[in-house]
Amino acid sequence: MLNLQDITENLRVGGYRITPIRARILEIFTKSKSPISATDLINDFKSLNVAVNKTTIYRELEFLLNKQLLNEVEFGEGKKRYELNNGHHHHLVCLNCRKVEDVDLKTDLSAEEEIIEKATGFKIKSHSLEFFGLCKNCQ
Amino acid sequence: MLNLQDITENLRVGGYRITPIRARILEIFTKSKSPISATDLINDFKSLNVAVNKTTIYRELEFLLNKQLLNEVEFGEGKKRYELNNGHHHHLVCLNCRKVEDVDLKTDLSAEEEIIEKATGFKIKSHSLEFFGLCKNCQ
DNA sequence: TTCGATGCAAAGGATTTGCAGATGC
DNA sequence: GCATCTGCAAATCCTTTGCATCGAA
Repeated sequence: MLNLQDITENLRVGGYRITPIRARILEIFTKSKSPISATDLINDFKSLNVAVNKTTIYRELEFLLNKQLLNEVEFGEGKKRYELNNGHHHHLVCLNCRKVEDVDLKTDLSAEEEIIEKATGFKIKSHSLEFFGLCKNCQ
Repeated sequence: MLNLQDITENLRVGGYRITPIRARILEIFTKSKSPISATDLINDFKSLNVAVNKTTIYRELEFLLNKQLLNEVEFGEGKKRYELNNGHHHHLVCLNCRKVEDVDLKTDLSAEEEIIEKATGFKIKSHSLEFFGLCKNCQ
């Protein structure tokens, strides 16, 4: 389980700097319960009256993605969202209010992946599964 | 199974017109084996030396989506792709050459959906499952 | 001091909007 | 003829790039 202390310590050891912006972005991700877009982050900083250039946000997301601290996910919104890379799980997306919840699957898809690999010759590296519907409030 | 004749006939009956552009777009979708983006379509028309405005393409995609003749899918490319709404299936995406294949799942996810609905209160309408990996040629 | 991090301006790609004009049926 | 379809220009939104500067360690 990724926590703020370990992440920052590992980055520091790796020769990367823990700047105020990076620290705050990591804090946001460790606290957030659902995936966040670049635009979300830009607005977060704006509402805190902290001046951060959007280029910095995009570069930071790319950096954390490369360090495998984040996952990239998409829900048909025309933009990407990111979440802390805290083990594999899937998403439940409300089509109305866009709320996103994590869900674990009872079904194990790795057996399915083997079947597909044999049938198609593909070498599967990962998968992504999203459920779309209406949350309790929006029904 | 959707075929070109039925689609055009139904649209005509519904009071919609079968213009040359619409006919050609429908033909492309009924022939294509993998999901197509707006940009793909724009380039298709360009390479055929047929002048079509991109606005028309986007509006046609929206129209066919509303008529439930197309599905919208996304593979983390920063753009949307569309495919003929021919029964439910999943996708196998090559991370290198971006080739996309359809796959059927042995596992039935509807039981899983019921479990999730009971646990979360969500009303699930649909799901989307993509496998990412390397195709035979790109390994 | 040094290399990683940041800002700024500009560009790029995907998509949308408003309005006027063209056309299938 | 008339509603539907199309084109054009412009705008919007998300994201990237180049270059100069700043600052954490």
